[in-house]
Amino acid sequence: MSTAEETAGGEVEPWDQVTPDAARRLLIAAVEAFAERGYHATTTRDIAGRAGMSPAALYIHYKTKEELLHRISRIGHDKALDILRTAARREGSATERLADAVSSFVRWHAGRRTTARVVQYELDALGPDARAEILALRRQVDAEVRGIIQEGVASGEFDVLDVRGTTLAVLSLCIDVARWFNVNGPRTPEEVGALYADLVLRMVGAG
Amino acid sequence: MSTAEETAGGEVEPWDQVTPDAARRLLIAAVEAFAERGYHATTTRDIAGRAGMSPAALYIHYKTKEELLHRISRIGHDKALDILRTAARREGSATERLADAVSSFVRWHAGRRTTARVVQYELDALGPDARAEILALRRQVDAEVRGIIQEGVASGEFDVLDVRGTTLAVLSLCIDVARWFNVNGPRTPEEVGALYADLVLRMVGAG
DNA sequence: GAGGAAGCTAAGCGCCCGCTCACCCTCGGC
DNA sequence: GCCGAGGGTGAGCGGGCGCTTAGCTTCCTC
Repeated sequence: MSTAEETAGGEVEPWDQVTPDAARRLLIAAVEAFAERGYHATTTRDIAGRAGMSPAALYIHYKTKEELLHRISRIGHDKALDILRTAARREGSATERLADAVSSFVRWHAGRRTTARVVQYELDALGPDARAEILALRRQVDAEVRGIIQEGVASGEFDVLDVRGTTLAVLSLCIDVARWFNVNGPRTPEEVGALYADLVLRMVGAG
Repeated sequence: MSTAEETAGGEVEPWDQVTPDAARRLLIAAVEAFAERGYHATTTRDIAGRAGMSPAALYIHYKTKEELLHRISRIGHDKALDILRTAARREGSATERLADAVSSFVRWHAGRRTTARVVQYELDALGPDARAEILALRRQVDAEVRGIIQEGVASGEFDVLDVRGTTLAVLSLCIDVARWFNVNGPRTPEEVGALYADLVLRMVGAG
């Protein structure tokens, strides 16, 4: 529920806010396991094992396996929203802010691929209440990007017919990076971020 | 293994090629279940139940649950490749062919969303051999789109710096439609296809 | 109308799942 | 030096999983 952000940058591991130490280790183990195999294919024994603990230890810190996913999803969405808000609210033209938003959002999806994969693709495994909470955050994510595009259209920087549809496409493009990005592949997160920022500016008819 | 295509159009339900009738009903039931809940969260009892049969009936037609996914994935990828090939090999400029490829590929991902979702997002659940077979098809899909973009660059229609990266982004954009498209949402598959064709032409600097 | 393949079911096997419980350390406070 | 709280374990429960098996029906063939 806390949205506190200690530093202005974005390079803090978001798991640092989780205490005690054992709970954090379990959470990180769960992120890795969920990202590799998917939520349903991951066993609580696997998560506990990765954290160097017995299966029962998990239930001291979390009520259920689903609570782990919920916590991960919440922290990840908070971080994603924070990245976009930072880009949207800096000074500069809509063009600059959209490029910044896309490149930093993409860098996060590529560089923190394991986390992003869980956050973006395991939503369906959450129960109704948790899913509703996360979906509200996603609407804020959408609004943030739509805001920049709308301002660019208003200022005449952008040429966009369907603002909602284009927003959807831009976010979709960024999010899908978590599906295909390969850490051992030929591109760095920075390179993909720069490429995507250029592609998105073309999509909105900037420059 | 057969790649025969009876009609020139693209409106045949691809499951029609599956016989006998009971095997097809099971396959369709599996597609629906996998799309709704994911492969690992789907039980063989659920699949059989949707097809109106007992759990054991599944194993008369398929050796394992994984074989069902393999068959679905194979048929789906054959269909996707067929759609792109048809667009790539028609007559017309690179601009026309790319727009055609994107709009028909997107229409399929939106209109046959259940199938596309399984095909695109449950790949990890396949064993090594089946996955390798499907990945080979995906490389062909990539090559088909890359070919059109390359021809557009050669003819001077397109202005693209990174052909491979742009190809990846175009395909990623289309594929992700299967994740977010909502049948009860405000857009028809045709509308999304048209919007996306326009966005992709902008991405490659056409027109 | 006997024989046999094909298609299906009821019952259930063996396994592993999420999760619990009884118990055991470790360590700060008095 | 005893106590209680917090963090941990080994063993295991109840249940649902993927899959198998024995046996039944249907229907085609001659």
